[in-house]
Amino acid sequence: MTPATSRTPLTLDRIVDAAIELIEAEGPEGLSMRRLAERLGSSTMATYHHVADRQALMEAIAQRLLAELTPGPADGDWRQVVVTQIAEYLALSRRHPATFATLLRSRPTALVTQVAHIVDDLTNAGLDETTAQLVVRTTVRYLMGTVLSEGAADRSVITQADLDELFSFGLRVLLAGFDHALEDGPALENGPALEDGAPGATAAGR
Amino acid sequence: MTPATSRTPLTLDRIVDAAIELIEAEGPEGLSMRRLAERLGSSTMATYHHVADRQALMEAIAQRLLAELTPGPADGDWRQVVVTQIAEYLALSRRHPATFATLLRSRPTALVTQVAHIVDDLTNAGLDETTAQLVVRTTVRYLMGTVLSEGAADRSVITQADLDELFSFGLRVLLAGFDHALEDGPALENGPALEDGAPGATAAGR
DNA sequence: CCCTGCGTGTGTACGCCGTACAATTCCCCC
DNA sequence: GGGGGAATTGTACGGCGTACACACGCAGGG
Repeated sequence: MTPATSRTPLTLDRIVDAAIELIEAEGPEGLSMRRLAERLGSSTMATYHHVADRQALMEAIAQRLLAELTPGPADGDWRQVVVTQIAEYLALSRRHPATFATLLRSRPTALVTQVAHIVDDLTNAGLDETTAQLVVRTTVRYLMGTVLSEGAADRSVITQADLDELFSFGLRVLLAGFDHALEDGPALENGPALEDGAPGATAAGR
Repeated sequence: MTPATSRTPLTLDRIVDAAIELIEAEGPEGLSMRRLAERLGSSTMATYHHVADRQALMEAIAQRLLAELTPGPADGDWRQVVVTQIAEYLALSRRHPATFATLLRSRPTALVTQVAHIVDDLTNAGLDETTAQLVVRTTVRYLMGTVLSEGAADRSVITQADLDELFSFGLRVLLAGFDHALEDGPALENGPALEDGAPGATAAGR
């Protein structure tokens, strides 16, 4: 009889699955190459035939999570895009809180590249490139802080309803603030394009 | 002759100094109890007579950094408090970027407690408790995202001036958004007080 | 004066970690 | 059936945090 160990072959998918489960079950510290292999029923080094090293594993996890995102609406105005996209990311972070927070801390390039696509959505919705950059980066900063805060929140002292209310308050503030700041139009005319992620990320195709 | 090693006795201050230098010089990964002791010219375990463990060291580092903060103005309106305080934290994070980002990632309780004091400043400036909580938490989320973003920014592709402009844009957006959201007054009447940090943090005295 | 106790520093050791390397096993295709 | 490449394994190395037993030096009481 074939031993159960080799019944299901080791696969990048299985590895990433197990890694996410591990992180969600035991926190970021709970993920080690050894414990991961143990959970998979294989030897530690077997994993290394499917991922180069720990960092590559984290990148694979990032891509798995980001694949869950549904692209923004092609129509509608830019406000709608901002709202649906930030909600999309927040929902993702709530489906896999520990994993998402871990990725945020190690900031794999995949995450930054993904966010750049929203800039395209906003320019398609009518914003000029510079304004779209400002709006997206500001929104992402709020989102990052929200995810980190929610990950650290003590649920015995704050309810999910409070978190929701706090988030939507901040979102309303941002949207109202954007409207106000954008009315002043010319004040936003800063020369060079803003770049702080992967080079050329905004030019990358969807 | 007394060996140079024991010339200057080991001290929590010296340990924290060396730890911050190490983090700034080599990044968060560069700080280990062994390398720290090596830099201090003492044995690894000597540190443990001044600090319980690694986590306690991180807390001590947090307190050292937070001690650099100057308290907010007692006068002025709440907008002024928000602006000066967020600028204070951002300036701190720029003086010790790697250290501050490291603390943000491990979120020692000291940081959360410190932020709670700003709520007091805002209530002193005339905001009711609930509104002050919303404003502070939203602002802190933006600040956290900013610090994380700036820490990850590739300076070869984005200038400091761009970072400054982006930050101040976001700050203007927040302030305008707060004004807008607060005009609607009654919309903010949510029942339970918001708490997501240390229990009773908002009641802690300055 | 000694000696004794305690605060400080040291050396060694244990069990984790990531991963390099070589040996082994498995499976597919000829 | 046999050959070969891919998959898997075992062992080993250096680094980590830290528990524990010991060594040293100096203060205060006999």
